[in-house]
Amino acid sequence: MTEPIQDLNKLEQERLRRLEEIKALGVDPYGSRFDGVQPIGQIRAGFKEDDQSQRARTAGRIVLLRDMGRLVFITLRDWTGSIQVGLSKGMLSSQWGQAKCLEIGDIIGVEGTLGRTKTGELTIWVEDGRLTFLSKCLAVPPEKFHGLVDVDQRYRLRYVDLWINPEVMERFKTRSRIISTIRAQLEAMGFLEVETPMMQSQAGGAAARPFVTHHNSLDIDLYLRISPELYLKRLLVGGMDKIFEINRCFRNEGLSTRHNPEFTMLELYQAYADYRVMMDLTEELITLCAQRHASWPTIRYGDQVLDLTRPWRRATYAELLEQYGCCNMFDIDSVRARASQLGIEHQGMDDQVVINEVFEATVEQHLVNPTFVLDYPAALCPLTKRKKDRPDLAERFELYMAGMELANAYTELNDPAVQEENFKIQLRGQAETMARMDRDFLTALRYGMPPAGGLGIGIDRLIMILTGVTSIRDVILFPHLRPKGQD
RNA sequence: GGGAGUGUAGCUCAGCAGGUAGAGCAACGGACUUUUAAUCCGUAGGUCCUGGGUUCGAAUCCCAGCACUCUCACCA
Repeated sequence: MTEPIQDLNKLEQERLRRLEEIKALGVDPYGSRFDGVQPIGQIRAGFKEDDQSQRARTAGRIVLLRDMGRLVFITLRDWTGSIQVGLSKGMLSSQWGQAKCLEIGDIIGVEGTLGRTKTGELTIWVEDGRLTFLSKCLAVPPEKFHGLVDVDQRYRLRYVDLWINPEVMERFKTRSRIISTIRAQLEAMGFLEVETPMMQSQAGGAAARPFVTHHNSLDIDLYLRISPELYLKRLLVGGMDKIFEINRCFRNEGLSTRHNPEFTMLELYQAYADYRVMMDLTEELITLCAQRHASWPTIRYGDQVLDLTRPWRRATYAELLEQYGCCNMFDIDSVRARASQLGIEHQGMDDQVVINEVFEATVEQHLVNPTFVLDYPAALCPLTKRKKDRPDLAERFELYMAGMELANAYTELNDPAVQEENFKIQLRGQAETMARMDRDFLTALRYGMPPAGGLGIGIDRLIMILTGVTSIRDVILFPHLRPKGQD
């Protein structure tokens, strides 16, 4: 939606007037190819104090401008840093008119000698003919000191947020680097990256409401995936022994500082492994990311301090329920009594669901330092292999950090008969179930799936912790927002 | 969906025992060749979120709505 021209306020009209001035000087305000751009961070790093002959050529956005009559100082910023640019009437004789047209927000290219001013500021002194307009900024930029503060505006105008607030740029660069590290590490370990369907005829592998879409020529509804799990397991059947996928999942649930309707998930599967192998792998992978891209071994997170020193705590579901929930998972009366105390409405709710309600209400918040919670009540885990000696427990762990669920892993269930039975069990008291009958998946299992360990890591949440932000919207470039200004 | 809070100039915010709006930055005009949130002098800029109500009079009080933030619930 383009802004109607008559709605332009005075400030925008001033900028439009400036655009005309630039054009009147015979200069294209929107520039063209500009070769030989040196990243500003690189210019700063490469500067030698005793060498007077250094030059620099770069491009970026004007974020500050100090006009002193016949001398103009500009702070130019690109995605690697900021540098001062000096424009003097004496040096820029033929381009001085252009120099006086510059405004905060404009994108320019400059070239000239590199030196320090008497106050010690590294400065590119632009030479005549070396000032290039690359793009005029017509919209009015935010205030230079406080910047863009309004949270809603920051998300809606993320492109402004990125250049106004350098820490935002830095955070998203860190996000990409963390994902690169994970990818490189998994590949070094022999994993192969694959892509499985985002549109599925059945949404399985997790317990969540899906988004529905429609395929016109087939005239069928399709679901945006809530998890890639059941397809990745089909690949295990096909003989792809170590695979991973880093991509989007979609869940049609409420929004919060920890939930975005589309989020990025790492899922990986390793044939012939189990959940203990996954536990070691998780600890190694996250430790590596923290060492390379965050402060390690301690991370400040909100008002908490997380200690990532290895080995991480490993405790069973039952132990934790006893320690923090003060009830015995194997004595359902004690659990229900606790549920009543906590004000949980548990009549007509299956035992396992009540246990989980109490767990979530009492245990999760205490799991600040990384903690592996293992051996879940089997009925809560229809896709997981049972413990050999304890069929009521499933070989599953979840990793918690900062009271937040970060990873989930199983020894994968590969017995088609048990899987079929599990798909039929519907627990009372659950809004959504993980157990949706999937005939096609059962067929795959009947061909034989190797025993395997499987792991899912919520990438957005991992990045929240590693970059120390408490809202998932701060690690997603364009978080979900209510559409605005549409008629 | 429940609770709490916020909505005033382009941006960041004041103003609220009811008397029809203020600062800083940005903008415009002027001065200034070493500033760096440049400085100095001057000018202009508002549907006080929207709609009702109370009142002689509402940015301010009341009601409803909209948007956003936090929080609880949902997301086992």
